[in-house]
Amino acid sequence: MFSEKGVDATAIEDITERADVGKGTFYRHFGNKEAVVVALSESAVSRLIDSTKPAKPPESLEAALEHLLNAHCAFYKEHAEEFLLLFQGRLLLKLQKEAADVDPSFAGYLKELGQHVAAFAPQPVPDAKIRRLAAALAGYPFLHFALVKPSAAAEEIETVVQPLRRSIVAGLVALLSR
Amino acid sequence: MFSEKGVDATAIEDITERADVGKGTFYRHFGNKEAVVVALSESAVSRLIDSTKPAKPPESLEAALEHLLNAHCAFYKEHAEEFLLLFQGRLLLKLQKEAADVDPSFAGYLKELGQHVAAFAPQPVPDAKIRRLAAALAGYPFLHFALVKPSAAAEEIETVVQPLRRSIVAGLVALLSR
DNA sequence: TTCTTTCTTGACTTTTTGGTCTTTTATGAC
DNA sequence: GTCATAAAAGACCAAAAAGTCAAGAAAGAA
Repeated sequence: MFSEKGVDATAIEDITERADVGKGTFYRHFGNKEAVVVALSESAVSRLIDSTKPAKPPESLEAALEHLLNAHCAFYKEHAEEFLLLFQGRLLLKLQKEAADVDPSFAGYLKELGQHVAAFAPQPVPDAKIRRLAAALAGYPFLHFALVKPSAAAEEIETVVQPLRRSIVAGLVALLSR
Repeated sequence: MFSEKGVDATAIEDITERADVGKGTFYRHFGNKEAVVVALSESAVSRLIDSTKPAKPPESLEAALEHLLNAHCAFYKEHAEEFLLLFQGRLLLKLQKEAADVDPSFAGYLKELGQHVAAFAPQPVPDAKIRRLAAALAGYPFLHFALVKPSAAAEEIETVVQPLRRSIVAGLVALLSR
């Protein structure tokens, strides 16, 4: 319902009606609507983090970044609504600004991203750069699926998307090693 | 206020208080909150459209697309909050799906985009492709400003962003002339 | 200045929503 | 089968938000 009509526009009664439970039951599980959002976000973030875990450790920063981009794209493909719920609204803007007030579940995600690239960075990567990496990872799937249909043939996808991904990786490498 | 705390979280009284007018005055101008959103969107869309008008007609589809990308990026840079208000939430998702229910002010924007590329297309471009062009234009600024700070030197921006823009243009050309 | 018309105000009513609490129903131990 | 404990339900209350309207202020014409 959150991705259908938005979090704020969804009333608790909407939720309990669709879930076919009484209101009391809802409040037995969640203190308020925000708690539901947090639970959903945590679940989505944890699955997103899981899906970024590489099968074998990457050889280079480029490989690590490419893997991250692909993982986010795959997650978007499978769970577009949840992805949007996460990165929706002002979060993308916040990520680019200095805003330090990202919610806790997201802080864990940023930390995880930091670990993906830490091995290849000469010195610890500052938080601001990790946030911009996150913004790029959030923005990439939109571009990706604007250029190629999810249903397109694998080869066609690669020919169109490879240059795009390469240029983003190159930009991120420049950002992270600057 | 909408971009500060979100549309739904903003009460009419919040608006009238900050505008320092009575509630009755508000309802003399707008039927409800949604009408304000529509008015703001229309204003933003019309300015965005204006800013996409090229000084001289482009020579090629590539040039036209590059111009559009740059214009959207510039608009985002100047009016990030409004840009986000427009493309926020589920619109990006809608653009990629078959969803035909975009609001009227946005329909005008899509039509305008169609005219930018019409001259270079062999046959009329289907709406679905225009929508994907719009999704790419909406997504691009996020990538752009993730890779380079708005305050960065012009040369640095170009070296990082040019490959990115090129690959997007190439992808869009493939999409539109397929 | 005075009268008419239009605009503005904010107290008031209504509607919606969040959150509570008692009653009822299910579960499981003995 | 009975009792104790936990869970579910939804009527209920309270707060907040939307929306109305009669009284007063401002503007303009004569």
